[in-house]
Amino acid sequence: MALAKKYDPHATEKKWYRYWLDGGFFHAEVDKTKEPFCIVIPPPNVTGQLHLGHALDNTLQDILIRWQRMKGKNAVWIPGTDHAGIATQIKVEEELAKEGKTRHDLGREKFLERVWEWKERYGSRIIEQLQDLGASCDWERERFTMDEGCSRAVREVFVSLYEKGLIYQGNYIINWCPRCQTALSDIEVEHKDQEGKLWEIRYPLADGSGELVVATTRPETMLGDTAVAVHPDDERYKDLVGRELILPMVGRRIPIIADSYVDPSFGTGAVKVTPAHDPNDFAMGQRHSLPQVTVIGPDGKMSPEAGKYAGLDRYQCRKQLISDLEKEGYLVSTKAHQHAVGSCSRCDTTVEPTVSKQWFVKMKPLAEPAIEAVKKGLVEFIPSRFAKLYLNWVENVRDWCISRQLWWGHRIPVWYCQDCGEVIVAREDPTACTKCSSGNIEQDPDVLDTWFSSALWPFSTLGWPDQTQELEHFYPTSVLVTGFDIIYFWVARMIFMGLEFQKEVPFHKVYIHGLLRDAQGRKMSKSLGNGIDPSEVIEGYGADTLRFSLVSGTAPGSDMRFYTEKIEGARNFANKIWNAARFALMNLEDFQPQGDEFASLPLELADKWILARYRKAALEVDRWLERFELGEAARVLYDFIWSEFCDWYLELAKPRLYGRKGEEARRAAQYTLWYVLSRTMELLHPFMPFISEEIWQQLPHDGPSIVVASWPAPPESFADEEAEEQFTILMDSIRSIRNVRSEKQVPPGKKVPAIIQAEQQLQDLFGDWGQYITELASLSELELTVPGAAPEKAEAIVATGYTIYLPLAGLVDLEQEIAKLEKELAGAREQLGRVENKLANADFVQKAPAHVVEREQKRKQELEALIANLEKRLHELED
RNA sequence: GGGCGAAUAGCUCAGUUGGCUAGAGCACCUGCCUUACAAGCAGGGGGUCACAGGUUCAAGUCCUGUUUCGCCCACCA
Repeated sequence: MALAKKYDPHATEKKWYRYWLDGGFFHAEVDKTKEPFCIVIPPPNVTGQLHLGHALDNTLQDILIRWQRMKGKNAVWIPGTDHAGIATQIKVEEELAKEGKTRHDLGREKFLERVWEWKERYGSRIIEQLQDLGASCDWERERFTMDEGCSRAVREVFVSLYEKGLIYQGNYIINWCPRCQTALSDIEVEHKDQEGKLWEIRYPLADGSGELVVATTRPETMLGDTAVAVHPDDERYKDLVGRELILPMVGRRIPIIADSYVDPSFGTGAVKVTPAHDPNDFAMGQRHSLPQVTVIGPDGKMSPEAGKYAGLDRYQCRKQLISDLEKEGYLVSTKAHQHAVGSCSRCDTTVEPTVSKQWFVKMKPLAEPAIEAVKKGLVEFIPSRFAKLYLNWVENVRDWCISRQLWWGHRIPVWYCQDCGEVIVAREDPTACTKCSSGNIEQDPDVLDTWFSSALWPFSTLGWPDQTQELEHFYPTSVLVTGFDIIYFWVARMIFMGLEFQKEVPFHKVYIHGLLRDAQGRKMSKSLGNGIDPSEVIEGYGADTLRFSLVSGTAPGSDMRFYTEKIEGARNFANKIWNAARFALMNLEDFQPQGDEFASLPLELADKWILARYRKAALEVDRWLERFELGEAARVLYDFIWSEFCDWYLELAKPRLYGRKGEEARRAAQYTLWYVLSRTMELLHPFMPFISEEIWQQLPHDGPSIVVASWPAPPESFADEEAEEQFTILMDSIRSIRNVRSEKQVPPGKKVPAIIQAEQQLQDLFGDWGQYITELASLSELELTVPGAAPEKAEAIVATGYTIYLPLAGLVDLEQEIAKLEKELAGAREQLGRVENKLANADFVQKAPAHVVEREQKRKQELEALIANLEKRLHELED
């Protein structure tokens, strides 16, 4: 069967993925005789489709897992999806809105049915996308954060933390999203600078003896003011502390308090205190036992406490209030002011800090071990600078608000007795009050923050709370691969939950990758419409191409631009590999390897060279992978395959493969070609799994699939520095002849003779392998002599230890050549000068490592030889 | 306000224990349909490695400062 000239990924990718699944190559049972290597997938949200960032994240994970699997580890990649509470609920609500309904129209039960339908639809779409990408997940172990097992883990953790006193319920100030109608944790709020205003408002003293001017960016909250604070050392206000003010428009008497939180240099130095709507004021309120007056309701509208403003939207109220204040003469000034405003990370609505009864996780006791673990290096961040980011957050973390006023999620396992008021926190759903035995109990309507269940992912996916073999063998997992944007949300929380419940970190390493950006360096986003859909890329170019374009140029922690030229580059690479394989297959039709034939076959210099280069490439790929430099590993493969294997080795193997040098020589070339190509496909497999399998399968091979082939471990015997050096000399001479031909515009098809005058030590090399020059530089004949007189009318290529003459009658331009040689000579002399200076420097010779000094000495000799050669040639020309 | 990152060829970026004669891809120029590949082959041009100091025998690489971008965190009303 003739293979197509152009590689068609579609013909192969589906076929092999099916084959891999059928063969069960991705499934791993616990095997205690092997070292475990486990990755748990960052579970994608079931909100919709995977984006390019997911494709990157999962390509990186797949490369690591395939590599470790080939290295013989007990490798398992556990896949799954996240229920993504608030995000998914918003999506389904949007879908309902199109039908003109809200979730309340359906009721909780019906609404949840709708969300489960959604989950089924998009969950399976995501799995398909991962499979299209080639992800070698163990699908038998697929999990969902709300499946039975994960839910049991959540329940166990909640109850256990409650029993330890680490979960509590209380009225505190939290971030409230008026659109989502739920509490949010601190990190779910995004702070953005906005152009706002700073209003100065006068508050008259109750006794009519004067006034105090306060500054605020949120005048509507003044309706809930219960004090005005000044700095205790502020001389301006010292006498006022303890006295009372009349709150304008409201008429309430409020005290003037002293608190060192106040910055005397900002505004007027007097701060209105609204404990119910500002976190700082809340804290001040606690310190001074101030009452809390909630004036903004859960829907963002003013509450009955707001008096005549009740019912107004918070912004309408602001407008109205300012106008009223102005009318009444309370407004002192209005200034432009830039300040940070918090908004809901899911819907972008400006959040309202408000006092509300919520459930919290007490962070201090959990954070301490999580800090220690990273400081001790039990969890290593790659790159390491992200450890600082992590520590900075964990060291300053506040208690975690975990209750959400949503329907989609893990229902809080707390029941309230309607008769005696008992709070029941239970692992199993209770039917009656534990205190008064009343059956009249009601479950807390709220659900848990999505990240509560994700925090348990590394052990809930391994079967916990059951003590499974998997948990014992695979926990702690080996590496977590993710973006820096969820270090706080997820990585940190997994670490403290893992430490609390497994007494061990959840993973040894965290490999952080950057963000994908568009060609202009902008973040890819839906609103900009500049995102690239991974499915479309796979559709158009194939998964291998997508993967390779994502991985090449990627470095830990740094963002990467992504654009079509990059995809095309990877596509071209795949095609190059494909054609090299086609060529190999055409010449290996009658070939079957018989054990290790390297010892018995007559290897040529080119064979020894490519084996030496292959060995180095394999070692480097492995070394880069060990260091999580996947981009560098990909580059090594690209360069080796394209610039060495294809450009040089295949070209030099041709005469032998075509049988022009006898059967034995042909066999040597075939064997080397087969060997290097097969091993190279194995090295490439983690990066481009499909094409490597397709080619590997067509070559003679052992085993059912490249997926379970052994990772190449090139023998020491392939190392051959001499062959590499010699081959470099031949490549240089070929390139110089091609250069001259090109400059002199000798038609590519035209063969020309050449004469090489070589020093003694190069005689053998050119004698044995001058044929390579003849072949690759299109020579008609090659004459080899010792240095001597120059032939008539020949263009010379002057090199170290040899000179190549090309008798190109009629094309030689004497002056041009002299000029060129003089330039070369000047350059060589300058370099020699530098080398001589170095070597004359006693400090250098003494302090630099021996191999560096040796190299300089060698270089000096080479330059001297080159200069002598150039001078000789110039003399000839000038005569 | 604090912290972090980046600045290298026209563009995008490599350059990981300091030893480079600074690389690649794309773009550009020249010539080629050479029986694996025109998604290709061969050749070529193009860089005072942001700036200023310092350490060192040696600095794109380490230190200090400056400039310009970018990101993260933060309760200054």
